[in-house]
Amino acid sequence: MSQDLPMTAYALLGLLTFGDPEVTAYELKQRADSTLRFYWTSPAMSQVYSETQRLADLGLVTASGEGRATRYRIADAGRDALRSWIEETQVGFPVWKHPVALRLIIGHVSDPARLRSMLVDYLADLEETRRDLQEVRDRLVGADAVGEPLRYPSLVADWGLAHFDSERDITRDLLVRLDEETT
Amino acid sequence: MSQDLPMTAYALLGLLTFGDPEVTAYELKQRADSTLRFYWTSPAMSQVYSETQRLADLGLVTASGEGRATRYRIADAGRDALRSWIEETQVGFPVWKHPVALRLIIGHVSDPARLRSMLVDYLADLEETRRDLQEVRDRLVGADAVGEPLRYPSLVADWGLAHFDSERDITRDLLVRLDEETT
DNA sequence: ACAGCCATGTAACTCGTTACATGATTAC
DNA sequence: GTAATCATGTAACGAGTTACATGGCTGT
Repeated sequence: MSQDLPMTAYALLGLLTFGDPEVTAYELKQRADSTLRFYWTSPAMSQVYSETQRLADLGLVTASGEGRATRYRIADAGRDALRSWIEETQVGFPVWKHPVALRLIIGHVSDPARLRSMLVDYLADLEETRRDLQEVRDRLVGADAVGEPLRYPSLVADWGLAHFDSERDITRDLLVRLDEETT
Repeated sequence: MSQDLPMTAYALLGLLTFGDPEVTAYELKQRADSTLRFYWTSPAMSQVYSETQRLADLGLVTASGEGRATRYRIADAGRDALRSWIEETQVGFPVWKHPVALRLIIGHVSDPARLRSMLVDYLADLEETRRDLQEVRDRLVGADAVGEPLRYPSLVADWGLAHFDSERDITRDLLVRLDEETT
């Protein structure tokens, strides 16, 4: 039962459990961009194509080739695979790749002005991304009552918003400390 | 000048600018495990071997094969590459892969008890990782005065600690909300 | 009709991993 | 002296990317 698929495969299966049950790879990529990207990497378009094909080969989704594009729908076997993935596999600790922190660590080979502008830019990016997520979250309002499937995306969106807020606070604080030190 | 290397290469170059200037691949991996892993992925041992070799081929580090193992030291060209990487390349937004959030999003295909225990486990992992980072940070005390190279790792460690604290708070809050809903 | 974008794929390639092979060092 | 661990690599593989090719759709 525990077919060992890449995480992205499960992520895509998960996306297929929401909303219109029959979607093209393109639409699936859009779903990934609007939600998945905040907690995972949104897969490249090409990977969505190849991964959906694999899922179809394994019988975890059914492919129907009516129009020009293939449309996918999650199969019962897919739901089973998803459930057992959630319940049986080990969860693991979050990994992040933080290019700002990575550069700041070796701040001594750079100069304070560069570090400062890097953090300022990061603050702007943070704000923008937070706005995007807020929009996503706003669109869930009304469909996210307790018991609804979208309840959970809504909870996770709140999580993400809080995370971005915290990250903003920390970064601001860091800027203050840097400024104090260089004067 | 802007040789396009994988991020990991720059990360390793960065690690070579601290402490004992001449290290083996093994020791470099240890440095990565103790600091890098909190803000980036710590590369696999094998990748450290291959990446250091590439850096040597490019002349960014010098390899000296005295003992059994090859020892590496950052070269002037390496410092230049590192500097120009920090100052010229685009920084990009942090990416994280959050297996807990990913599973929670599709909470509707699981059951509340499983979700709950997943979050509880996550809290424990968070605490442990935070402890590890605190240890690393403690070891910096004394060598992290303003102006010292280790000043920046110290700042970034504080950043990480604050991040873990925030993540803990959010997760606790999430647990409360989940419990409220299921009763 | 044609310029530009939307959409569907395929191919080549790289990063980074796990698995494997092997040699040195230490503990008992 | 032998088991366990530390250390140094190599090889095979896989996930995920960018680049490429192509077809349909839309506005003017």
